[in-house]
Amino acid sequence: MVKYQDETLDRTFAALSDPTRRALLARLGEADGLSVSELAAPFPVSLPAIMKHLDVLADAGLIVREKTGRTVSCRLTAQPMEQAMNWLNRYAQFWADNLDRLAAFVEEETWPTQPSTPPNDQRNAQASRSRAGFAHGRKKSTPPGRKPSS
Amino acid sequence: MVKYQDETLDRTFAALSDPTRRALLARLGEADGLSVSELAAPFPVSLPAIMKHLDVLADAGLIVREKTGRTVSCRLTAQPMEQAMNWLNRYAQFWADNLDRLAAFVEEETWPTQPSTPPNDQRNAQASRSRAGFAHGRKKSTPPGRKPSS
DNA sequence: CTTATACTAAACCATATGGTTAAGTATCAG
DNA sequence: CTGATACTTAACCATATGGTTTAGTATAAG
Repeated sequence: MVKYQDETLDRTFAALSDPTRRALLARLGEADGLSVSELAAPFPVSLPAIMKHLDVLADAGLIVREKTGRTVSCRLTAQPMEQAMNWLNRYAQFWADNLDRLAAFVEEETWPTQPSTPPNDQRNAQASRSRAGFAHGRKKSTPPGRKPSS
Repeated sequence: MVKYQDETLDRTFAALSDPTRRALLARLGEADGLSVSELAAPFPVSLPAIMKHLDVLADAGLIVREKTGRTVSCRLTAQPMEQAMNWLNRYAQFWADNLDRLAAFVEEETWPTQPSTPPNDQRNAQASRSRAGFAHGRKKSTPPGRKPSS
């Protein structure tokens, strides 16, 4: 029961450790539901390579793919991220001692660059909408409509 | 300039993708400055294996090692985590649309289990001190005095 | 000096990762 | 039916990862 979560965390972090995969997620963040080939277009690697990355992302539960006709569209999912977040959050506490700079850092907007750089696609510095907080003003106002988890 | 950060992010996430390494960080979180052998003790793998893990962690900048006599003590560092946090935070925004459950989740305390499970050490369900938030009420004002459980 | 302790280094191994090219399969267009 | 499009599978390759055992080196203790 705990083991499963652990493995999910493994796969989540592992999936995030590749820049191409982070870039894929980034693209989906900008435009969810892109097809595999649309998704692959900006990258300098072969389609099969992208396919494998998508496999990894799907395996980690970070995306889902659904086929419609001959095209497959990919959408983001977030459950695994919660766990990753939680893990990091937990350690933020430990480290807050030595550097409460961390809290400030995240609280502010200190993003010198974009989160990921699609290998060729160099049109950057656009998505930095900053506002790093994700748990700021809004509380748990809207009860999660899906997957009550509690 | 961006590239370096990117690679740091790679290494950070990659380092976090292994349960043994997360457990090592967890132990350092509980008791910073442990020696290599103290650190290795609870694990069922050989010392050299742990050494390699420590290499990875050090390489990712998550820990530093300093030798005193014949013992080497390891301490946590956090800069890389900031980036990882930032990255995740960034995507929390994207996803907040579909599920602002995420925000609630992190805001609340929803930690069913501890973040990492040292392979042998199976005493679970204890560390859930909850309070997942690290960017709550406090701005960059109050320097958190260890585990700001307020 | 000798020995135990604490760590490091080296050589090796199995499997995973990230990529390739080439050859499918399935659907849509003409 | 024919062919293009969209994706998938297969086979292969180089390198990385996570582990092992064995053999060091350096410092502390006896």
